[in-house]
Amino acid sequence: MRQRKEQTGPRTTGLNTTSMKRIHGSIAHDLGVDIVTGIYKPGDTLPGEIEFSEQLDVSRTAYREAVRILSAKGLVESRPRTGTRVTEKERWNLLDPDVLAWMFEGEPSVEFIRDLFELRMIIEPSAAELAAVRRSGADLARMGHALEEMARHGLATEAGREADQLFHHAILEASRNAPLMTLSSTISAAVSWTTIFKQRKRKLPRDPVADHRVLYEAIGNSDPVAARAAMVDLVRLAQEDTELSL
Amino acid sequence: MRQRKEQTGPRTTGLNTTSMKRIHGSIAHDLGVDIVTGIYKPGDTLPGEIEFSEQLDVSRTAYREAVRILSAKGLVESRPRTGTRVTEKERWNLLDPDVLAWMFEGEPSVEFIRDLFELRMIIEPSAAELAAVRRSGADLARMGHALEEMARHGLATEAGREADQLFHHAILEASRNAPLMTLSSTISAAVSWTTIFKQRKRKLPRDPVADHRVLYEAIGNSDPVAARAAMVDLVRLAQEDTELSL
DNA sequence: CCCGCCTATTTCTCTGACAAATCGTGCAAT
DNA sequence: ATTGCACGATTTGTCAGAGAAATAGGCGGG
Repeated sequence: MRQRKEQTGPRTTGLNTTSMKRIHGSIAHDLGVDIVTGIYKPGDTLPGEIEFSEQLDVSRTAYREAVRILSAKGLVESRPRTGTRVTEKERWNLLDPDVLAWMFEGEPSVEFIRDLFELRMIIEPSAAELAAVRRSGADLARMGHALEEMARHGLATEAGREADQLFHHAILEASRNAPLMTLSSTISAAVSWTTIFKQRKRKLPRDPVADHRVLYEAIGNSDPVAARAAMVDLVRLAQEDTELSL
Repeated sequence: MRQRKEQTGPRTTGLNTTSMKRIHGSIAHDLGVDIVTGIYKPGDTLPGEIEFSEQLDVSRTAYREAVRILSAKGLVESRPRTGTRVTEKERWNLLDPDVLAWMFEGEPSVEFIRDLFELRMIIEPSAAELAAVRRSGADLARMGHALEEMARHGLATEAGREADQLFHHAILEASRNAPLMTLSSTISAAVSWTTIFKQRKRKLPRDPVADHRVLYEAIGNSDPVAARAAMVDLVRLAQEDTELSL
């Protein structure tokens, strides 16, 4: 009887890219979570293929394909005789969407979340700046539509957060920089998980939709300086909304 | 007789993370290159498992593990009945070290290289700024050592470029931001390949080691503003050294 | 025209076997 | 005592074949 690790529960974000519908996928998921949450530490040896497959009643094939996935993301390294070892943290592809998602299935450290906000504060204002210069009318229309949705539902709702994601995504597309897009969409997804799990009540209630509108107008006016400033405000606000107890 | 795709030649950078010593690794490499260079386009279906394995005389197992690797990097998606399809470019993990390396086995487009420099110009100055605030004595010692090596060998030599990489790596470590590290080390590697393949003669000869020293001193003085400025200079210089015919 | 069943195709999983790589050991030569 | 080398044990890597599961597309009934 198959006896895989119990599922981690209802903390599903719906943003996972690796489908877990297949066995190799769920093994990769479970092992990946165990690695990034520190149950397996760098240098540790994963169970051998025979051992693992017999204990969990899956085939070596499925386990091996899972290890390939982890290896592709830099989490492990396999060699004959020594087995499959967890690699040093510096080698991990921390910006891989799956790795990041696995991080957030545990309780990411305060330092890591701080790092992500820091990175976001570096990336997104520049993206907004580029978007203000390069955006097309179609980009602007998408942002406007997302803005309407945010206004209609409010940022506290699921639909509102979705519209927020769409808004940011439109900005990134408008930046016309492919690597920047993949990077920033990953980061904003991670940050949104942070928001979901660690959000606290805002001390000074302020209209976040209005803040987004400021950014929208700056981009519409092709004003990169204002766009950067508006994005800085947005990110700072989000950061202040998160319990980090710095 | 095994009859894999002919190797792409002597353009080895020595920075590849995925070992190609195994069959599944070289299949993933070859297919990955074919995908990112556009031989297979988004929406195209990769050869079926039976077909591929028979034509190239490898086992289905090896081919499947290769596809797992590509799938983990967001390049393809497999489903029963429809086969394995190349995904849209937006889904590719462009910042995965392997994907980036595969890009540079072809002739990356001018736009893509421009994007990378743009990203580097966004990331590295901020990293230098953080490093100026957070660096330890050990960090500084490493940078100093790398600087000496650069001065001894000159930036035109292999050893010099290696020291340059070390210098930048030390700065990133000093920034104390893990995601930033993985990102920036990837980017600088990519940019260094660009430099190798597309470098042109500098019009106004200028001492690059001296420019690095300015950055080093700024970080030593814990002066984030000067550090940012120095890094901006360095990146701009590198960009001007690259044939982009903007 | 729409909905559910059926079928063909493809990936997915499993099994068992052998090949290849590599680390450690122990022996031999210096 | 140290160095070098062959060898054996262990683990991953590769292969072949069979069946299970999923799914797109066609077919038929309502």
